[in-house]
Amino acid sequence: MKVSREQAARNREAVVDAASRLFRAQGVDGAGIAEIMAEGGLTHGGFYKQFGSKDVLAAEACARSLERSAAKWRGIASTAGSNALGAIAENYLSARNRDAPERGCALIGLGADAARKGGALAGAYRAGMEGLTDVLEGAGVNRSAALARLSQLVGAMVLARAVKDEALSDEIMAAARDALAASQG
Amino acid sequence: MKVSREQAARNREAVVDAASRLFRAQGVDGAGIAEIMAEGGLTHGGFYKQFGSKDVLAAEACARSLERSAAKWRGIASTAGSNALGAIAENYLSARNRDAPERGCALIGLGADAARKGGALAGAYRAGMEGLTDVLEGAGVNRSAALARLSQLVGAMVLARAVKDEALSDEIMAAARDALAASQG
DNA sequence: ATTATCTATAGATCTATAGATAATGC
DNA sequence: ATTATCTATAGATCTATAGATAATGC
Repeated sequence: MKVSREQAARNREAVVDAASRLFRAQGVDGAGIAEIMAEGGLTHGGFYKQFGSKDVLAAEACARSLERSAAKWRGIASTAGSNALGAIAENYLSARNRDAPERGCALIGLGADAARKGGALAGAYRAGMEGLTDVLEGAGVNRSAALARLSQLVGAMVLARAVKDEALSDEIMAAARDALAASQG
Repeated sequence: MKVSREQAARNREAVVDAASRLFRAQGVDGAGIAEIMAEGGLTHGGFYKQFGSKDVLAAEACARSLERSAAKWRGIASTAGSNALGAIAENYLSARNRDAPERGCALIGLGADAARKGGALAGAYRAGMEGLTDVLEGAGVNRSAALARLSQLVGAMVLARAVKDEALSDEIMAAARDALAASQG
């Protein structure tokens, strides 16, 4: 039953990745520890050997997901030149991201949980959100504008996912993309 | 144990109001039927005499809450003249609304549930969201701009609630208020 | 007679823990 | 000997339903 330290470390990573996907898609309460551990190829009994609580796992999953988003945004910004904000918005506000919440932005998938649960999850959410703001500032947007544009990206995706009406959803995303493109122009 | 039809109708309203508050604050899964019924002064066993399912109650609570928001926005717009959008943003993006989710906008409190559960709740969410968009259009904002501004209001409040850091939260709301004021100016 | 509400419970979750097992790594 | 993982379960939820109760409204 026991595995090597290296394998145990890989198993732990697999659990965090599974949690990152499942929590974004279903919310922290929507994904059980048994489901997450099974997705990582383990049984649920071993969970507390690796993580102090579900909240700690949620925080780690949130941090990892938002760090990856920041890296992706930096990549987009570096190739988009002066239109970094427009390029990020184009990528972010897409049907592909809307329809795949388990791979989408954790600011959307974990926002309600961070607000309601607080704790370690909210700390990771805050740090990750500041990381994304830093990417926008690094692309030449002043801080106040960066916060306002990030709000627009987040709100458009929240609404686009929630209305469950493809035409309206597409219209919301297009309207926000237009506004964001105009704001940097 | 039985009450008059009039009292039963009042009881039903009280249950919808309780659900509206509790669902916004805790999410649909976070508030149990027993808790909602108790908040309305009843026991949980009588629930299914009045509502077909929890989803139906959530839809009714969402519809009622967003209709009241639309009425409030119309009132603000009618007294604000040409600066309707700025006045709505000033009211919406406030510490008072941020810190009282059970009285706050259902687009924030029920967005994750509408996106994940779909069903009757998502239908009510969509209709209520269009109602708020109509208020903005009625105040002289074109439809695309109305959708983009509504996204900004929603995203700023999602982030302001989630970061759990008062200084950052205030900064997010101020940045979005500034952007919204400038957009109509 | 009808029905709004009550008590009680079935059945299905969930988190967290206890203790057993078996492979690693000293 | 240590420990990563397993099986099993305690205790606490939750939705939905069944059947009893007692007041309304014909």
